[in-house]
Amino acid sequence: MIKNIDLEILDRCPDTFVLAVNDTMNVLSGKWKFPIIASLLFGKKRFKELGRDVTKITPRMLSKELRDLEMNGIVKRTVYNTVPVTVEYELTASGKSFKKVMDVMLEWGLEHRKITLHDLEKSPLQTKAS
Amino acid sequence: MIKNIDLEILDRCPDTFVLAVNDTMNVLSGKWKFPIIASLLFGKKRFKELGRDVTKITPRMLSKELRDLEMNGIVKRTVYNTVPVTVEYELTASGKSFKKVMDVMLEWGLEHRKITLHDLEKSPLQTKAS
DNA sequence: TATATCACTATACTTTTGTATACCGGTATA
DNA sequence: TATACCGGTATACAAAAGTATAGTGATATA
Repeated sequence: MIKNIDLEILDRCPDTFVLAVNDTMNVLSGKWKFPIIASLLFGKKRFKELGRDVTKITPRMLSKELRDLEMNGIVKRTVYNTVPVTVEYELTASGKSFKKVMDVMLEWGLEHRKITLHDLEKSPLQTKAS
Repeated sequence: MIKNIDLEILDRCPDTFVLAVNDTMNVLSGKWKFPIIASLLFGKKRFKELGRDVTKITPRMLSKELRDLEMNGIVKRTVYNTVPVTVEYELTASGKSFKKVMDVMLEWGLEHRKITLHDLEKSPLQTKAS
């Protein structure tokens, strides 16, 4: 139960909290990190495999997002000494544990859709134009 | 344990899941929505109050983000018939329940910092330049 | 009379994020 | 010989997100 100490600590060291939340936001930021992590939850993948799995992503973005995730300690990149090289991406322990964040996001989203669409009974929620 | 039904359902209706997660992402997208919601968790606020609470935000962004949050059913806007007008913003039920998402984000972030900084024992995690 | 507050909006701009397209050297397959 | 795969990078551009600054009309305070 972190809940109970929340406010108590928040008064004393909000900086720690802000940094922690920023870390989480960095993992979620942008259009592609969520689907990439989701794909890697099914196991280690190679670059092109990810590219096929995460539909519509360009190699440029995939490369960049993987670099970000690696820098943030979410993904581990391993290069094998084959010819040509084999590169494998997999989630770190932290990356795997991020699933619990994704789970509540999904859970809340489903709940929210049910409640809100029923409540407002009108146009769909705001979405990005495709 | 959502875990067990996850994959089963994922195979059948992934669209629902994608939409739900998108909703959650919309609530988190951008620089300001998290702090705005966090502020509103302490109770209803007026426009300028929020502006003071959420440091460094410009009225333009505050206005825009509040409109987004309202459209997404997170915030309720009430105009009172005073002169000059009084406008109050408060979280909807969905908005309040969003706290559980924020809680795991915080929790995961703290955990991740502990593990990762200890693990890598090097430069800090990637952060935006100020 | 001058200044401040309320809840914003308008305009112009910069920065960040994402896309499109082509390309690299080396290897395996047809 | 031609093509495709591997794991990306280079360049140029478009779109989205965010900032800076000023201003609105009415009312209350000094």
